[in-house]
Amino acid sequence: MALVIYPVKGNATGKAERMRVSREKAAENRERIVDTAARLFRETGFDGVGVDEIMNGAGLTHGGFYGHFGSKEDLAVEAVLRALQRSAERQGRFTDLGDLVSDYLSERHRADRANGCPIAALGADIARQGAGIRRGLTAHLRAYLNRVAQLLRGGTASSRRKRAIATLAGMVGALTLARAVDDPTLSTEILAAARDTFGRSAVGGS
Amino acid sequence: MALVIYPVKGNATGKAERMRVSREKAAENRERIVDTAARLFRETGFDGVGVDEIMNGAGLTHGGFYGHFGSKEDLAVEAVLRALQRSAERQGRFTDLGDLVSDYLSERHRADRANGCPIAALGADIARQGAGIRRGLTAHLRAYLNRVAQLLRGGTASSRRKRAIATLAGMVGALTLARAVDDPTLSTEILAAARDTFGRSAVGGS
DNA sequence: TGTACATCAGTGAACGCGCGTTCACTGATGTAC
DNA sequence: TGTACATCAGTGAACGCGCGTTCACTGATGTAC
Repeated sequence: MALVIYPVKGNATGKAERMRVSREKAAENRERIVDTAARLFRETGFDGVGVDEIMNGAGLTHGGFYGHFGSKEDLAVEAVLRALQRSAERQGRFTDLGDLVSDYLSERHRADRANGCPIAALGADIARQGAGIRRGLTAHLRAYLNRVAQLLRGGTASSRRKRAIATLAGMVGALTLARAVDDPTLSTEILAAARDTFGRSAVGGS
Repeated sequence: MALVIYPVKGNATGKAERMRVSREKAAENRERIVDTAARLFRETGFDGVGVDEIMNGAGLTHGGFYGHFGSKEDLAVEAVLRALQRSAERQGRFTDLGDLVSDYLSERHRADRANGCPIAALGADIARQGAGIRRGLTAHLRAYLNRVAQLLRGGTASSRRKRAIATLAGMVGALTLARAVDDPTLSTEILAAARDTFGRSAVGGS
């Protein structure tokens, strides 16, 4: 319904009105479903959005869902992996730790849960999810830690790794707190303090 | 049913079997419902547990729920506030920042979501909840920040506040990551690195 | 290249279960005398 | 202190809605010739 501007031709029995798109289109539709789910899940959580809403968001109707996925849970796995990948792509563009941290702890990111870091958006939920999601997240996190360790300066490799962990934890925690808090002033203060602390290579500089 | 060891006397129509406890007992029951909900919500999320399960966990049946609370949402507010309070009580016992951080980032805490920090257990969910929960969390967080700032040594008051924010963010983030990750070794490494980094007053020491 | 038929992506109705919520009922507690 | 009655905490059945999933059907796409 969402994409149809003029009433499509119906029939007397109210049966299906538009169907059998090309394989190419079908593949595009599948991608769109995953992208839509990746956004909606981050926005309202796994239980906060239904198959119907996801399909509508992708410009389709709910009935076609099981032609693409075995279950909502299966889609959730793909959607989180997709979100992690997009998140990694964005962060991969930065060559300076301060820039990366500033972007992560920006007010834009705080406001845009739907397109932001899935760990901060779904964090506690992910820990309760099935093996597929957690495995993917673990792999992503390892890569992420390596990347942050690369951007850190000074100290031994083991010190850089430790600081990379602390930095990442600080980023995820600060964004979570900034979003949970009621008061915009406090929220902004949290972001600023964390940017300042974790944006330098100085964290836990031992 | 849970608390009845021997079959209680029933009647031919299968109607209610045990009822009208004293007011004192009723007040105790209400407390028990809140405590049970506080545990179960942290364990499986707001949507992961039903009114029925909560009431059974408190040794009652679901029908009596609405004599105590207006809705499941109302209970959620009370349960989170209760969890925040218990969490604050536990942390209030520490007079040394390192001890507080070590306790928060312990493997015990990682395993025991049900009785642990509600921010780490429900973090992202809380940001999506109603005003009541978020207001309570904000007040709790302010108090918590003051407490951590007190335990920090050195620097100006403004520096201590900034470090308190970074420390808290690091704690919440590290626990969230340690729980989300699939690999026990990595999880333990995260906890250890964060303990080491945030357990000293050195974080972002500027 | 054109034609006949098979395939199958998508539709919309329907199913069924879980869960939040309501309700009639019970009988011990609490109260009035 | 004892008795009669009212109150009301808790019970278990039932309601109703939302949502994940299934299914018969459609007709354009894809394929065989």
